[in-house]
Order: sequence, then C-alpha cells, then structure tokens
Amino acid sequence: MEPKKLDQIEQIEEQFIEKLADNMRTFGVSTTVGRVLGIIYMNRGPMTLDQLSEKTGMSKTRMSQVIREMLHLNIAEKVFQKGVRKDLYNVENDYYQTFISLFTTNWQDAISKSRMFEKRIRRDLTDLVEDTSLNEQEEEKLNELLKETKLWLEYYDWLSRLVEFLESGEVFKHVPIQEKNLTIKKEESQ
Amino acid sequence: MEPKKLDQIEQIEEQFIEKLADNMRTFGVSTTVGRVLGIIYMNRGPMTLDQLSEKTGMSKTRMSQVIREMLHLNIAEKVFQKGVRKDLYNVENDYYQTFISLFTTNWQDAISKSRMFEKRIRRDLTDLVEDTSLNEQEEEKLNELLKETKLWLEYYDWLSRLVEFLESGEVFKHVPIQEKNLTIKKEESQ
DNA sequence: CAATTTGTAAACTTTAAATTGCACAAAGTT
DNA sequence: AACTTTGTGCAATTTAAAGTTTACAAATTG
Repeated sequence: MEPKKLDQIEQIEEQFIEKLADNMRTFGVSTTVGRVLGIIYMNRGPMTLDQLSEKTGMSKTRMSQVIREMLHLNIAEKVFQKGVRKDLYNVENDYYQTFISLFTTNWQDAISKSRMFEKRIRRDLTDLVEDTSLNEQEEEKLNELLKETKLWLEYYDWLSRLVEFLESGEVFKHVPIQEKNLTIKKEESQ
Repeated sequence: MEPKKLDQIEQIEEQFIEKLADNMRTFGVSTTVGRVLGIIYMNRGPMTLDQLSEKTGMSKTRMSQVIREMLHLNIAEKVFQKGVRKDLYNVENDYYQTFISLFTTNWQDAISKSRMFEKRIRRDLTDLVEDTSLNEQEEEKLNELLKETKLWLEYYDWLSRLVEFLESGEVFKHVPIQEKNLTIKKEESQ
C-alpha cells in the first residue's frame, strides 16, 4: 500500500507537466518544449540532456534542439556546477516571466523584420515618385500605399512599446498579481 | 510604359500582403490566414470565397476553412449586401484590434481549459488527503503540489485580467498609439 | 596521447498540418 | 419542378514540422 501513495503523487506531478506542455502550445511553442520546461520546473533544479532524454523518452539530439530553442526564448539557461562535466540547464521558474519572454522574443523578431520591410517599401515608393509622370489614378493608389506604410509603422512602433511595457514589469502595476487562498478540506471537517 | 507603372504599384501591394502574411505567423496563425486577411484588407471591401480562391490560387474549400478560422478568431465577419448571392466577408481593418483578437481568443481558450484542470487537481489532492496515513515525505510532496496549484491558479487569473486589459482598450491608456510623420522626398528636393 | 564522453550537424524517417477533389445538401434561379 | 450555384464535410494527397540515427569534432580523463 505504501508505494501506491507515492505513485499517486507522482502521477499528479505528471499531470501538471502534461497540462503545462499542452497549454504551452497556445503560446506558440511545441508540446515538447512545454514538457521539458515542466520537467525541469518540477525537478526544482537544473538537469542534463541525458536526464531529460531519459525522462521524456526522446533522443538526446532532440533534447539538444529543444534546449537551444528554449535558450533562444530566454526561458532556460545554462548553469555551471563545478565537478559536473555535463551541461546543466535550468528554467525560468516564474510563470509570469516565462509568459512574457515567450511572447516578447517572437514579437521582437517580427518588429525588426518589419522595420527592414518599411525601409524597402519606402525606397520602392520613392523610386516610383521619382518619375513625375503619374496620372490621377496612379497618384491616388500611391498615396494610399504611403498612408498604409505610415499605419504599419505606427503599429509596429506601438508593438515595440507594448513589449517594453511587459518586459519592464510595468504591466504589473496595472494588471497586478493577486494572491489567492487555496485550502484542501478533509471530508470530515466539512 | 504606362502599364508598367501600375504593375509596379500592384507589386508593392503584393509585398504588403506577403509581409502581413509572414508576420502573422509570429502571431500563431498560418500564412494562408495572414494572406487572406491581407488580400481582403488591401481590397478595401468585402470579398467572396471565389474571389479569394482566384487571388490566392487555392481551392475554394480551403478558403472556406480559412474564413471559418478567421471568424472564430474575430478578425473577419460575414457581411450582407442585397442582390449579392454569394457570401461576402470583410476583415477587421484596425491592426491593433486584429492583434488583440488574435491573442485573447487563444488565451481565453487556455484559461478555460486551465480552470477545468485546477478543479481536477484539487479533487485528486483532496482524495489523497482523505486518507490520514501520510508519512513526512509524502506530506511534504503534497504540500508542494498544493502550493503549485495555488501559483498556477493565480497565474491564470492574472492572464484572464490581462485579456480584459487588452480587450477593454485600457492598454491604450498606458501604451498609447503614437502618430508618426512619414513623407517621401524626391531626389531633387533633397 | 589513446580512450571515452559530450553536444550537435546532417541526412533521414515519422507524424502532424495544410491543402485538394469529390460529393452532396441547401438555397436560388428559370 | 428541373436546373444551377454555393458552401462545406470528408477522404485522400501533399507539404511542413517534429523527431531519430549516424557521424564527428571538441573537451575530458586516465
């Protein structure tokens, strides 16, 4: 009977990890990334690729790829421990920070790509204006595109400031974290 | 020479659409959804499935699927126009609103799934506590899980309020839209 | 410095997502 | 009422993403 109880506890832990993995998909990363995050998180300490490989049942190569992605997303980091030869990886253990990193990293990417794009569009439009022989219809179309570029630019600028709003933690001033109470009641005391 | 100019303009338009489609991927939807959004947006008026099929070069069935997804995401809507037999679809033409809809729809989904999960976990934990014969190690593990559930709950509660913060438009009070100036200069006037 | 271990690149395989073609019901036309 | 047209469910196919195997360079050990 004794070991059954620990199994049960472990099973609940697994459920946590699976749920995290599943919900992580909503946030744009693969289930495996979510699962690995959950595993390290629940382990409450850094882990090696081999340990992860063991726990997930997946190849070490895949773990390497997943960890790399997580490093890029700023939701994992390499940690050093003297005497330990293998690389150790730990995860961001603050849900909020993980959430923020996940999005801002990707958005930053889109922002920078968009800035590039805006430059090219402006060049193209300038080239077109160069030649003065534009009829009314052409002129109108062109103005429309110019206006669109402006909107596009403003939008990405806003997005950029939204990223800053999240990353700086200012968001928590306006959407504060609220502590909850959560107690388990035994049948008899109910 | 005349038609070349219009072609050039059209080509810039296509670039806009492609960029939108590409960047949309960052926001968790397929390129095709982004492309369709861009096409209708640039068209400055509602379109039919056939028109979209024509413009994308994809099957009508696929257009139907994509539009359905967009309706679900609240970034497109069916519009009525008397005398027109085919269904007409228009898109949200505010970048900011599109952005917000895209995320909040998906997040809402994760939030509601998580609430369910929390209930089940609590039940499982309660069942486990029921039986009073817990040794120290088990007790500790269990308390850890209980604490974790609390954090999880708080986090999703926060996310829920973040969604509200975005949807209500309050976000714009703290991350305002800033108007930009954008002018095209001709070579000679430089 | 030979022998082992570790992390990852490259090429390949498997699984999942995107897309199509056909079919057919529901609504519209003549 | 027969004939079109329109939108979509469904199975089949194509394409892209996830994951594995093999191979190898760099670091570590004895």
